[in-house]
Amino acid sequence: MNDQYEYPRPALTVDIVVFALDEKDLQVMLIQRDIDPFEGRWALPGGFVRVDETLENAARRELEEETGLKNIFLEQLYTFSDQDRDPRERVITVAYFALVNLQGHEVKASTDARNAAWFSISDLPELAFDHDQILTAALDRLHGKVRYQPIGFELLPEKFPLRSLQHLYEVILDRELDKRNFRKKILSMDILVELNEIEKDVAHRAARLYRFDKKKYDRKTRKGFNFEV
Amino acid sequence: MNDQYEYPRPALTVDIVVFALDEKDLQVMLIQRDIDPFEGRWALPGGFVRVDETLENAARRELEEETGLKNIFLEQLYTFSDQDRDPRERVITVAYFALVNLQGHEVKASTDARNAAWFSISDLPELAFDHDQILTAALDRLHGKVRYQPIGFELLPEKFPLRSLQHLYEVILDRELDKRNFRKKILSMDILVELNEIEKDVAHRAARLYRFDKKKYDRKTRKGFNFEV
DNA sequence: ACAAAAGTGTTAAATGTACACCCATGC
DNA sequence: GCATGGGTGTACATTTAACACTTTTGT
Repeated sequence: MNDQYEYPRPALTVDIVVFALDEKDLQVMLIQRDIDPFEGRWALPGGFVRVDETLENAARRELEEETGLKNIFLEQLYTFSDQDRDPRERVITVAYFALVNLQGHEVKASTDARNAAWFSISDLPELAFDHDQILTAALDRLHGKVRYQPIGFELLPEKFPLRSLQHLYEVILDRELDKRNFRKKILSMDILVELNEIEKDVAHRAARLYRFDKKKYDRKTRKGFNFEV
Repeated sequence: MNDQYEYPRPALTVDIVVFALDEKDLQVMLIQRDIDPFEGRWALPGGFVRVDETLENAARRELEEETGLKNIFLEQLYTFSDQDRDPRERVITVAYFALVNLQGHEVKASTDARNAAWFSISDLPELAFDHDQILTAALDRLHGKVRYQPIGFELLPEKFPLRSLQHLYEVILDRELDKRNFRKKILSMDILVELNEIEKDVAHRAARLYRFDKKKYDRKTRKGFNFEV
């Protein structure tokens, strides 16, 4: 191994792709840059990693500073290292992928004179740096993972009707699912708790609410159970 | 985003987990360290990233310098950033995961007065740094991916009997597979080419050889085909 | 002729898929 | 009473799982 002092070091940042779900569509959180390069352009939340924090801590710190979001589902996505991805100098970025439920987390409208806002996946502005590439990688990960890991629940409030869960998969997988088959499959997994509560303020018969039982899921997983939608 | 010059930068390395398969077991390539820290201890091949190369290039360069391996299957695994993973100073490492077939790639026995050698997964020495953790992550990735992506072929020579392919899955998934069902399933995918060649120098009936047809696989994948063992 | 591994089909069980109507509620 | 979505079962097709013997070849 070569001695580390021989070489200049690339700069290191984190960027976070935060997804949420509204009635229609997948949403991504973007912030508007207030400094060069790409001043005024929309970008993923993120920033430079300090020498005394882990990458995950850096991601959580930047997210909270820039958007107010905290205590959310976060996992590492990929590290991007193209030579010219930042016009200033060599910057390597570790991208994270986050899921949040819109109801539970209010986003501060503006921080540090910078705007943070949700954008629908199907109506995005042009992004700064290579952030479109990072976003694409995050979408691929979401598509690939949502069917085999119970991460979809992170996009819903704690209590939800089965209809919302089905809608979530329909939006993310971009195909319609059969209502009866979907319910049969999900309920037969035996990882949801049926609550004695129903939806409120709907203009029709109110649906029963369910909760994801993480403990039960973990127990079953240890015994060989595999989640699959 | 904060200005990057405010903060000292962590050092950045790459480490590579190279897997191969022999008749019995999965193997990993390790090198014996010739400098402190952990002098004499076995470690994953890797080293510091230069400011003018991508991470993947750094990984390929280090691999070739330290083990002689080149042109092999390589994909990014995960970036490790625990504060105390290197006793000298803050070092963040981007781990890569590689697959190679033993027959096709001779490893130079020793480079830079350093030993490189294959170790069986079930008989590993104590490793330097947090390399056992990185190795575990690589094994998890291999387990998780081998069933859904045709990466197993990277561990075999170009031409192989079905028996070898089955053996590969049995070793990696750590369970026995039914010979008839396995053949039926693999052949029904229609991604192998049956060659007019048979094994040589075996002390029993020689098996027919097959080749993975990547082009056909890619074509089928674009049309919605999903590989699964 | 024997040892060793190659190669091959059928059946039963489990899972997935397609499909339509009545029910409860709010307005 | 009507509009809206909630909730439910069955039949058929497909996929998976279990299982044993004959063939080929080298020694």
